[in-house]
Amino acid sequence: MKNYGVKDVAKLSGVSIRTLHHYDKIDLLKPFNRTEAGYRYYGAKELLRLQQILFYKELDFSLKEIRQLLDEPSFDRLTSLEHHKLALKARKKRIDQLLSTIDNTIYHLKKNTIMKNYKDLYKGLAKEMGTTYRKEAMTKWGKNTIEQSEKDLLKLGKAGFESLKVELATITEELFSIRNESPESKKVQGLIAQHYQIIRQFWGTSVQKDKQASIYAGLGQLYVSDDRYMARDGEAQPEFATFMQKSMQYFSNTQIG
Amino acid sequence: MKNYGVKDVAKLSGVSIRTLHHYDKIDLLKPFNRTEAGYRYYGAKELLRLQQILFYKELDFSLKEIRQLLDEPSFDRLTSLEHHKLALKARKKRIDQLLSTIDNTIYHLKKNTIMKNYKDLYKGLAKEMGTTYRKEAMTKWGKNTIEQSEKDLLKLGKAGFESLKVELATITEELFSIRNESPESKKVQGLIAQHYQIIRQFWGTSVQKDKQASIYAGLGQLYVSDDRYMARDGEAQPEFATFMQKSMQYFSNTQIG
DNA sequence: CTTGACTCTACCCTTACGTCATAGCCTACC
DNA sequence: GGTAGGCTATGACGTAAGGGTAGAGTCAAG
Repeated sequence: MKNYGVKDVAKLSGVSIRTLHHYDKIDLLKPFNRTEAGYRYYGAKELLRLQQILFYKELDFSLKEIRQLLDEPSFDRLTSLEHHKLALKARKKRIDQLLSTIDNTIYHLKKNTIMKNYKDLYKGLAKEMGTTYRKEAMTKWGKNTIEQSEKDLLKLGKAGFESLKVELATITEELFSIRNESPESKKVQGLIAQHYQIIRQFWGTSVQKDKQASIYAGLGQLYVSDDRYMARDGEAQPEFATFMQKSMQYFSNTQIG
Repeated sequence: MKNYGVKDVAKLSGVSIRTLHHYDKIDLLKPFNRTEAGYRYYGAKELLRLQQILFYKELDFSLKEIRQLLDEPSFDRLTSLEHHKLALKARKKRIDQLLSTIDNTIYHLKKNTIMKNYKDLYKGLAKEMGTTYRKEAMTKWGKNTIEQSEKDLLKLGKAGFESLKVELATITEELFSIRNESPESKKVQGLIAQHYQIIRQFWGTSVQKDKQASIYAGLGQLYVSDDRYMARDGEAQPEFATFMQKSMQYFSNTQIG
């Protein structure tokens, strides 16, 4: 009949002595006996219980759950494992979403010059074509993007460009008017879909299809960090910025992605 | 210039008032101003900062990290996002492992009769073939499994069965002698591989290939919950049980899975 | 002026221990 | 027998991100 002191158990199992103290205090793992001085001694049974504990702990069960699993025979291991499995799956799904969002964001940060591109377009880039602006932009975001962009705009023609601007303004206005609706509602998402179509015409062929979802989502984030919405004056509409961000994010996740 | 009280901000953003207090205390989000009575009032700028906070929080950044991201312009958003992405990927991988282990365990629990099967085999099932044992076993784990198992064993012949038992005993002895090595070491894993091959011969065709990894891993867990190892007497070898469990688990994860 | 709704600060609680601080215990060596 | 060094025990505080609550002050309406 072997006896193991705290240090032995710690070494054998890999947990810290403090952890053993803790498990003792919360009645998860009691030592086999205690000396008068209070020293803890464990037997083989306790070692094996510890193994079980560690097994379930690795599965991310809480200590409270583990105690129930081990102590209450009525506790249905199978059901709680199935239950736990569902929880883990949910966590995995969430992480996948996070990864996707993070990729969007990274892409957005990397290409924030392209976002600038869009902003400038929206402000009337066409007028400046062929002047000083061009040189600056070229060094900023590379020759090809610019040239493609310009070609697209030229194809559009001045009239076409202006009419797109009007469309965009109109749809934005409509969105503004329903900014209190849920971003995920059909009403909002319908308008967002139109918004997206217009933006795509601005992009022309300069944005590859597989990137459009990311960029569109990033565009939403842009509203929130845009100075025009940040200013603390009467015109600022932070709620609208947030609304647009959420709506566009949701759209790109559910419709484009 | 709009002012939002705590309740307004809470409603607009979806966080609790308590959370706003908290963010104030840790200097993550300070109100625009405070009245003499201490009431907090936020402006549009703060609302947008809160949006940013929530954005990063959704990505599972800690509040401390978020504060750095937002307050220190030197802080490289891109790098920390990439970094964070790696962490998330690691978490995902871990969850995948947990799911796999949990599946193993569930399978093991469901089929614990099959485990019993193995134990009985190991104890000398062959002798009892065709007697009372047979009826009992049939109701326990179904006709097909039994019959297949028996056929396999018969094919093996008494001599073959005994020789397998010797092989198993030998290899188990060897494993016992190196139970202080790391379960993941090549030395151990090499012997475990042989152990696995022997077990497979016991299984014959009665265990499908795609289930072998799960069952083998479950078999490891069996050592730990086996009464023979649980007894608190001089013969008990809990460390060996643990060792076998870990080694077999690792093997099934890396070699068979 | 009172009522009811709102807000403030401050403190304790949660998980699963890590990290001390302080004190008692045990054994070996002199 | 005394003591040094190593081991152990208890207790308290800290961690992250707030939840919950008490007790007290504040505000606007009737």
